Amino acid sequence: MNKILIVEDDVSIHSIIEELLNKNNYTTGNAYSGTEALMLLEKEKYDLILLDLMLPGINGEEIIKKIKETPIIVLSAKISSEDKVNCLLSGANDYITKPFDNKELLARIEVQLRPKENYQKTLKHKELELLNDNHTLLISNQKVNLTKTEYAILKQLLQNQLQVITKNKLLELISTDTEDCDENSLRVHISNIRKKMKHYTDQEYIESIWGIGFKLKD
Amino acid sequence: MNKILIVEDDVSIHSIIEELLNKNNYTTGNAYSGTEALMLLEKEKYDLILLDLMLPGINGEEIIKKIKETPIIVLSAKISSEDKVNCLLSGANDYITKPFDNKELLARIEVQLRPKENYQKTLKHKELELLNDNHTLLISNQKVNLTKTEYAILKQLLQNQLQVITKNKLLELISTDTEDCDENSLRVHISNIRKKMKHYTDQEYIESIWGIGFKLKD
DNA sequence: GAAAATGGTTAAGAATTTGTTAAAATTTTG
DNA sequence: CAAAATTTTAACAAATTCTTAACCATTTTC
Repeated sequence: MNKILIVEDDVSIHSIIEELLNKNNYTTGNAYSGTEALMLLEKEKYDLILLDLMLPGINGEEIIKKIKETPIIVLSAKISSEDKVNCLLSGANDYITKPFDNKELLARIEVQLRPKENYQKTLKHKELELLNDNHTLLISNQKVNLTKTEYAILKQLLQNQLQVITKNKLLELISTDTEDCDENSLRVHISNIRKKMKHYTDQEYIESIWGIGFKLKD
Repeated sequence: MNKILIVEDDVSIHSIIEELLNKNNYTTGNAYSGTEALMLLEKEKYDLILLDLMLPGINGEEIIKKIKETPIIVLSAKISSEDKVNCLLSGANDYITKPFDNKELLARIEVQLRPKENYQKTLKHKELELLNDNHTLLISNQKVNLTKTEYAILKQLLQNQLQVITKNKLLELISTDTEDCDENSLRVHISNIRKKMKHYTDQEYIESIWGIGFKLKD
């Protein structure tokens, strides 16, 4: 589930947004000032930030410049073109003026959370090719049947070839709901994937990063 | 230089946009209908598409759905929230209503062309390079395997290159909870990091500040 | 300069994490 | 609703990492 940080000092607007997001299956974090937002961002990773501009303390643009890793949608009552341009060029990804339409906000949030490019294209890595039919992997063009979760795990790994995917991230894919789902289960899935691959190739493709998670071997 | 495809049937608007983009150092491609746009996209790769909705022939949304690999900014006279939402959920990346402000258009174009986050965001210091998403350290581009805590310690040091990091601060990273965790343990970790580095470089990178903590050497 | 305190290194074993297997529980399918 | 497939749980072995402890070096204090 995606986590969104709401940065808004007006308590009533804040709770309206929070409710809207929660209803639509987003987890929310709450900050009522710029400094609070920055603190929260140090502790936890968010997938998106909704940022009001007129905040107590730090100026909105300053905050935008400090945040590099998380996409930002500015939510502001300032409608001037100049404000928009400044924010967008400082690093914001979108700018919505208040009052905003709920559905448009939700749509623009989805745009930001949408995985870049990797749409329909089959994912490839060396001998591996993951078809987008949810259960087939090709190894050197030989079909390998995968279960739903095995497919989901490989998809995540192939989508981010260079990165380590944390165990928690992968657990999100597996566990339908529960937070405290078992890592053990993930280990079994990985083991099963490896076993299946072994029939078709000598190469090891999944590398364990001790204490962190897994990644594709370079 | 970035190449932008303008899809707009109104000739005068089309040329205004074209001129604006050219002035701002973009190369442009020109399509006056949806089918023409799709044809051009097959032949050539564009970095961005500016798409008018009311086109002869194919409907705008249809085009959006067919284009998967290139980001799209919709430029439309339709101001209804419903139109916006439809386009955005179909795959458009932004939606600007006509008449639009030139500077805002340019800013929103920049947002789309901006490299998608620095995935491989790295912390650098002289020969050292800590790959954030990879949990690896490079010394003069050679991979060095680090354990979780070794990585955490180096990350802390590299994040605050000039400052001294207190032993207590570093202990926080190591010890899961306990306050009274052993400083000895930290010493061992530092020692291990130094030992690992020694294989790849003659330089000492971690400096001990007596009684206080550690810092990176200038 | 000697005693006390802090820092550095090493090696062993304690603790944690990972890999594998098989069986139980659950979900999907016919 | 029964059979088949999939996922989870449990148990144990293997691998890796962390902490402890001992010992020596260096710096500070008196």
